[in-house]
Amino acid sequence: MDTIYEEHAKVFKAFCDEKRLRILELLRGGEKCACVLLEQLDVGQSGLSYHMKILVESGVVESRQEGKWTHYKISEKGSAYAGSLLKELTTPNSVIEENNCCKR
Amino acid sequence: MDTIYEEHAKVFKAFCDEKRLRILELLRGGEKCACVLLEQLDVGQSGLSYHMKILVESGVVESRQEGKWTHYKISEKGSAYAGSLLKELTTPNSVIEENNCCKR
DNA sequence: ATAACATATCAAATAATTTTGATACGAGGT
DNA sequence: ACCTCGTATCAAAATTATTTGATATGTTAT
Repeated sequence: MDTIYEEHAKVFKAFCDEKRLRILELLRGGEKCACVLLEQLDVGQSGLSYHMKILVESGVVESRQEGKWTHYKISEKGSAYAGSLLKELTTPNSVIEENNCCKR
Repeated sequence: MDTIYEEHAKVFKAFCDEKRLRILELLRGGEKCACVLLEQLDVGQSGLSYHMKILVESGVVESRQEGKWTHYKISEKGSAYAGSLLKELTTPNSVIEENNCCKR
């Protein structure tokens, strides 16, 4: 389908997977580096990297490089955007349409 | 993994798929019956049914039977729940944890 | 009761996502 | 420069989600 839907879907991919929800839960406790996440979760190193990429691409998580370590934290801005997008996607349009169907 | 994560993931599945985002967009214009959705979307009848089930199970959409027709609309309550859940999942915990890692 | 219709469910095929292991890349230390 | 360590990327395998077509279920009309 079209590209705006893909863009929007990408944001919510962050919340669609159990592993990623678990990661977000850990990040709610503050910034963490990958090695810490790795030891708390039941994932391999490349698996973690895969999920972190999806989280960062959703905008909900941001990463920071420090030497050889990568630190991750929840992005306030990204989360706020996800929240407002969700609201937008579920709020009625101003236009009142006629449901011209299913006359019995 | 555990079951609370599954529950939460299920809510956001509604927003993770392009077709479902398209359906939600149509529903923003007001309640629609399946036949109307069917003619506006590029999906088969069983495909629509599949997506509607996921939407209803997420709580974001509610359905109403009227004779042989099924009508769908965005659930205010379900949407509000999704919104508050999103906020919860991205809000820092009260506990300030020590990031005891990566000392150089 | 039978027929026509709207939607749901099922099973199989297809496509997308996730996991896994191997390898590559970049940073720091020696 | 070389080695080690942390993370990213790749490709293949495994798993899960989606699509498709056939059939089932329930409702209304005849």
